[in-house]
Amino acid sequence: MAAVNDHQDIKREKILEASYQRFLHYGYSKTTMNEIAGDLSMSKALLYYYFPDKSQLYIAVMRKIAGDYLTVLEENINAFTNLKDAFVFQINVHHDFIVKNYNFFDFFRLNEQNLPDTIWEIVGQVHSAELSLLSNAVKTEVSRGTIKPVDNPDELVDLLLDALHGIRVGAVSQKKTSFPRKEHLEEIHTKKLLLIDIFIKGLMY
Amino acid sequence: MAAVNDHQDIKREKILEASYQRFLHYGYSKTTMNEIAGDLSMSKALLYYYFPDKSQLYIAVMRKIAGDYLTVLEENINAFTNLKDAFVFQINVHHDFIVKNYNFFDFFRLNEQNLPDTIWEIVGQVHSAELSLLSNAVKTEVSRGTIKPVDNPDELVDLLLDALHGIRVGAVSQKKTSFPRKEHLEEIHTKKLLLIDIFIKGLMY
DNA sequence: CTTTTGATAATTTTGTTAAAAAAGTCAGGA
DNA sequence: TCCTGACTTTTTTAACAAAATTATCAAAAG
Repeated sequence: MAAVNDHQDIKREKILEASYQRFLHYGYSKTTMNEIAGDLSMSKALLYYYFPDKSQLYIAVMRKIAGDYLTVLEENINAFTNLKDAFVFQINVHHDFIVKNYNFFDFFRLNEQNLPDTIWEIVGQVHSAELSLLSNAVKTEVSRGTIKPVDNPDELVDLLLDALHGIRVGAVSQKKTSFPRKEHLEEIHTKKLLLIDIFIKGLMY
Repeated sequence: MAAVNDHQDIKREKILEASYQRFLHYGYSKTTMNEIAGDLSMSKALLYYYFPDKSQLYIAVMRKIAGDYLTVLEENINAFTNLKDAFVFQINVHHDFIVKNYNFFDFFRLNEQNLPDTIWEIVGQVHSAELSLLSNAVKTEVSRGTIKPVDNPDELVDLLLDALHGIRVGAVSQKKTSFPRKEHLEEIHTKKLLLIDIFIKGLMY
């Protein structure tokens, strides 16, 4: 019984991996179930044995990479001895994640307003995980006594995340390019660091 | 000669006003030149006498409302005796502007990536005007001695504007609604105030 | 009983074309 | 110079067939 499930799980993993590569390189709408099946040398019907439909497959992949992302964050965020480094780490990891998976998220841009609820669930989960991690970092810093006590750490971190998102969006949209070029990456990064700097100073005594 | 130009200007103004109403209520693509002409009881051909084509007409309207927006800002931004109030004022005016003209900007959402250069010019002009106004406010505040000297006020204000933009976007996109509802307006406003508050504290001694 | 597939059904996308709507032009009138 | 009706050109829409893709299923394989 356990062996069977192991086998199933391995196969599911392989499907997820192949799907991820396709989605990443060609986007959601330009990858077909046939192609994914072909990559794995299996029949398309088998994909439907493991996943109910294409969007569910996509969502499963998304759940996986979101999990990986959070794992990196969770495993390292507590290693920093000051809040700023923790924030900077989060910025870097998040930014790398977005850049690396940019094409994967074309599904988002494509369906813009009416994404399936499951997607929003994942987004929400990631967000609250980030929130909780960074929120803890803030609390830790407060207990170190380097910044003033914070009424509502969650609200504060939420605010910061939104603001950082603005830096990304602003830098990209004003240059009227849909995707940040290498040169912008530096600019964005610099700006984010600057914001973090001011923000944290704003929290100090 | 002057009278003739006056007359022309008045007519152009009327056309701009009628066009604005149409664009505002029905968006760019669902407004026809015939309708605008009809509203003004003039022939469509006359519109083409005053404006080279539809997109130029749209751009002229945009230039006008952008000018009005900047005028409000310019005329009031110096009346405040502290930086925070100035920033808050900018937030409010900008937010009202976006909300009021939301439908007008469907042209942006529609053409997403490839907007005519002229549009970007206007956007750029508005942005640098805002930048310069707020930048001055920062300098004034520095000279008052309540905040630390700032290396590059423009860069700083640019950063803040991006961050504020993030608050707008974040609050809207995460609620998976394309347009802020009344309840969100308050939330966004509160968040912006909070950000401003921390940001300014971050600038203080 | 679980896993797999080929064949096939159902749905969505794409391409085509004709009609309708809208943009844009122009000769000429006031 | 300002304006118009009639006209041409371009764009959008609708309808529909063809093609591509998603999804199903009975039955084979292990």
